[in-house]
Amino acid sequence: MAKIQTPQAVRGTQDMFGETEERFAHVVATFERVRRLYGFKGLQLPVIEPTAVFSRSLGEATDVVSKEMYSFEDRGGDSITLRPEFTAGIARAYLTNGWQQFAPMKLSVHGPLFRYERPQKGRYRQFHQIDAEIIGAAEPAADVELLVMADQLLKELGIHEGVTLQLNTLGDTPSRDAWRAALVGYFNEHKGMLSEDSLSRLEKNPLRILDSKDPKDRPVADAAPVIDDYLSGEAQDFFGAVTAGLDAAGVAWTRNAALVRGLDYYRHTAFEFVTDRLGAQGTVLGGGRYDGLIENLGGPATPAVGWAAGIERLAMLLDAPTGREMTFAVVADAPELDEEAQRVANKLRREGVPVFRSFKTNPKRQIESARKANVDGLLFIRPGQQLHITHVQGSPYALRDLITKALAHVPDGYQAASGDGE
RNA sequence: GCGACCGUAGCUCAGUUGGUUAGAGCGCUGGUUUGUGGUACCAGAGGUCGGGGGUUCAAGACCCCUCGGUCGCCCCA
Repeated sequence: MAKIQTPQAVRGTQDMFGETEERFAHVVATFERVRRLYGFKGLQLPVIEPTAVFSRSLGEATDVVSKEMYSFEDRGGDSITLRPEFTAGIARAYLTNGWQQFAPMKLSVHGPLFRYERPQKGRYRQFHQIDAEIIGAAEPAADVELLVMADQLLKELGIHEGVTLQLNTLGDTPSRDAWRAALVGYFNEHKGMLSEDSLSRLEKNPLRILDSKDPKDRPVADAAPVIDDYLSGEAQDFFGAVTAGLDAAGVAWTRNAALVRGLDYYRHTAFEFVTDRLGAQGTVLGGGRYDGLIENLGGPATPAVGWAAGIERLAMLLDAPTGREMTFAVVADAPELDEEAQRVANKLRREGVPVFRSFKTNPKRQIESARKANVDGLLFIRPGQQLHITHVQGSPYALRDLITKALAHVPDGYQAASGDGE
């Protein structure tokens, strides 16, 4: 018989367990709590969408669409894509379900996204995001609310230290187009001073040259035309209202005139919460206004704003591993007491008390596995319906509370013997 | 798509300038021992050294390819 080759996990995917999983779950739980505080409704969406959902909204020329999507033909011959981001799918759902009737709508989602990229720190092929969107609100107050919520989320996660909000405006469509034309003209005049990467960006996404990391590009990029000179009156007013709202809410921000977003659909507000603690991945949460997107999907002109944050990135920034629930094990002090111990354990669990039980029958082995399971205390079942409590680790005070609560639920007839372990 | 470093038992790693039957700790299994209980000790299982090809009398160690991992570029959350 040939040896069976164990299949490997797909590149760029993760099997999360232990502390990694706890951190991940903590981020999601915190997001779920905070988004409710702001009245954002939950949403569950398909992981697969027609390819057109993304190619039309993100822009054919973007890296995401042109070379990073997991697209395939299904058995019926339709082109299907594993979602590389949330916004486009949300916009599609908004249109196909006729949610215009609920506008303005505040929505939140979280789940896996897929992008075929080279894995590295904070970047995976299957990664996860939390996402919040407001669809159908053209007012700057919507942008402000999203940013205030993001700010509170980061604070509640305890990672706002060292994370700064960078803010910019891309202007309305006429402003953006005029600025873009000026940039292209300017960069073409200085082609000779640009890096190779930036020359190709000039063709595909000239705005990107502005935040190039290549030192060669910096002098040219730093002297490039600035959006402020091309902003219409309305665009200026809009941006002013957003910054005023943030100031009123006490959210710290800094202007970064070179901040542009990677996807084509953004207008007006663009923002990123950035950190230097994630290696090459500086952005922890990013988003902006995308008033043109829904039209690109064949819908009516609909204003919208939103942001997304990488759960893995947030999880890596959490400092202390999240606390765990205190627990103890019920141990049979002799093999023949095992059934008795099981009865007590089951009673406690039905009353909502978390209890560890070993699968072994040997008392010594039971203690060993209980310690391995990281319990805080041991509750021994002894002949004559006697109970004995031993403290293993953690706060003895908290353990006493836990045991007291547990004893209130123990089957009738049991007596606790004195003894506090060590 | 490009670049750098890395890939030895379940885990963390040793393995001298290529040379006899590939090692340790932890973990796992079994046993002995132990103060009402995180002990110590003994034994055992477990590796075709990521995979394939090549150089050599001889390769885990050298070369090539390939697959993974890590980090960076690009891009992005």
